[in-house]
Amino acid sequence: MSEAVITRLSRMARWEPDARGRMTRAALDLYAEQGFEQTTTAQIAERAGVTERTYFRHFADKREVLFDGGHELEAAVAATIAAAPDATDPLDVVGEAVASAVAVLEERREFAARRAAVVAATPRLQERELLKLAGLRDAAAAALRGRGVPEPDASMVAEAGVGAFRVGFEAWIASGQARPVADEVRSALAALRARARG
Amino acid sequence: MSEAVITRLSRMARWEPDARGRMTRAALDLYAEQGFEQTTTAQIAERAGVTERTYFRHFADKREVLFDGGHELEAAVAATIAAAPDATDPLDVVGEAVASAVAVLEERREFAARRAAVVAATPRLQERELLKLAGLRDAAAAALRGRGVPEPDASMVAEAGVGAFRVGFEAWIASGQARPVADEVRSALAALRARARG
DNA sequence: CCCAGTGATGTCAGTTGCTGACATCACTCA
DNA sequence: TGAGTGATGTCAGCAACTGACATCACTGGG
Repeated sequence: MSEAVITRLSRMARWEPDARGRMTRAALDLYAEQGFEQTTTAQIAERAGVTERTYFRHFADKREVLFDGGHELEAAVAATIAAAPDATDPLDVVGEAVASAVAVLEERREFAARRAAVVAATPRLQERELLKLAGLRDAAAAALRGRGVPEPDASMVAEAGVGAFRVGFEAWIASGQARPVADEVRSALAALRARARG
Repeated sequence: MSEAVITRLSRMARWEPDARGRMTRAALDLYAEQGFEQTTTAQIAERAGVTERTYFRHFADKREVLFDGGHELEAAVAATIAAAPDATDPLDVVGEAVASAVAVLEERREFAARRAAVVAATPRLQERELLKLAGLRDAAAAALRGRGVPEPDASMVAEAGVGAFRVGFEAWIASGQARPVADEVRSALAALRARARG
């Protein structure tokens, strides 16, 4: 290979736009094709046209590439909870905040479904997902306390809300996205309400 | 060092009883002393008087050493749920199963508290703990379905029960183990019940 | 009493995830 | 046009794991 070609290729690779997006797509594709454990970060970097070092500058570890933007979700839910009218039932506040947040996944149906399949097949990715959900749960609980809900009520209502998020999302995926996600979430929470009346 | 001494030492190290227990104590001590990330598996093995390879024969990874016996807990909860009298309220079934399971921690108060502190300070250990709780949740949901509870009710009731487990345990630790853990768990679940009545 | 079998351990080499230090490149703006 | 800035590349190195093979302690039958 001539030096000119090498120079040209390296220039393209260096500043091609959307390196993050390329890495995310490369990772999801590779994880789906050959499994998470069988994929190396070097492979992801190569397919995205960057070096391994660049990958680790964008993402903390091999898993984090599938969990970008989790912080925005958390902030959105907390803000929605905080902005709800006073005297609204806390369980409804959390339920609606979660339902509206999960609805944004509807715009990326295909991506969300592929990602969910990979996560479901990989314990180490489930761990990370659970940690993100725990962050969401803590943010929700803090927002509820900010509304005057005491403990342990705030924590338990937050647990229920995030639980509905998870159960509703899984039902949405399992059903081939038949009903809107938000409805699945509301159904899950309604079921708990009914059971809690015992 | 003479060859005789080497032989004697290696004999002691090789078959000294309770290698697992020694490794667990060594790991918890080191994690508490200098932090999880600053501790190497080689240090744990050395303090326990074994090689690193032996450590990895007993525990799948650096974290698993603090999560031994999680499977027994899971099985106990599932069995208790399955054995509950028919027609008992599902939320009560899960709540009591979890309350009785968590009570065994009372026998190891000190260990439980030290372990909880280390986990609370280490995101990577929290991930593993959340994965174990997810396993408990799934086992509880499956046991409920075995009792005829349909979805999404079974999953949501299981979420609530495991949520009460977590919230109750945290309250128990935070309060310096003032009240029995089981009572903390029951209080958490009662709070959710009250809030669900809206 | 000995010896083959079994299971736990030790040794060693190798891969992969991840990090720090430093150089290089494309683009910006004075 | 040249210094500054931010993203990238290069390289060396540590720590978490894993597979293959040797070795040791204990067991049971002969």
